[in-house]
Amino acid sequence: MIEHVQELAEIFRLLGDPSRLRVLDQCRGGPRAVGTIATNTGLSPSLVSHHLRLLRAARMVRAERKGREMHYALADAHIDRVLRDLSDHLEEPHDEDTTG
Amino acid sequence: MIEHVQELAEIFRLLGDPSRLRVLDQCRGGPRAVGTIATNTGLSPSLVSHHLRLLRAARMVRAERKGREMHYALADAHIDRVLRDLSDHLEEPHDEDTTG
DNA sequence: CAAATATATGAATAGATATTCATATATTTG
DNA sequence: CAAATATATGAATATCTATTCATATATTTG
Repeated sequence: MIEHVQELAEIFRLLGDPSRLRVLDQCRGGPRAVGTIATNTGLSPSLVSHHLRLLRAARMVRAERKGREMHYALADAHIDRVLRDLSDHLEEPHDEDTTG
Repeated sequence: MIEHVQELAEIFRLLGDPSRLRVLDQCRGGPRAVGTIATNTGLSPSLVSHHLRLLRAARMVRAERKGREMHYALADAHIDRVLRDLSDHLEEPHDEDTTG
């Protein structure tokens, strides 16, 4: 893994913003238009577009034009799996910290 | 997933820094002392400690004292799985972007 | 207790980044 | 082509964050 730290961190950094994470989440159920994502998330179209640009540059989403709309979807299944793994993590019971 | 966006993003944000990711990577093979991690990563003990503090606050690592050393290890297997999923992602062949 | 070693913490700061606003670039339709 | 709709882009900025340096807090040992 050490070999990929830079790229890995880059991807995680992109996942690390709540707004952008919501945008990405919207791309999970198949291609969605920018405007639709904006509406569903309550973010401005401009901001959604900015975020999608970054996600796309990192190959985390794919874009395809449909008429005058741009539709974005997850690039592959790995991201989806990552999201689910961490959701599990959050639901897991955790001990109190007794070491401090 | 939407329910956990805030917490999810928080975890991803912590994974999104190369130095911190290296620190976390060091915690994968069982408990390791701060000084060891500093040596192995080339980061200052102070910086390693700062990063571990954040990782610990997010319950991503656990600490236990061993003599005068503090040993840190991954808190659970989910993080490890996340790291591996994304490593796969990076190794996957990708098409050229034909939509732009 | 004092000295030495290992971590932790706090303040300061240089650099990054999310968001907004204004504007530009497609695409469709008349 | 002009108007309307959907995205994209660039600049500006307020906020955040990684890193460093100085200092404090354990823990062991003499």
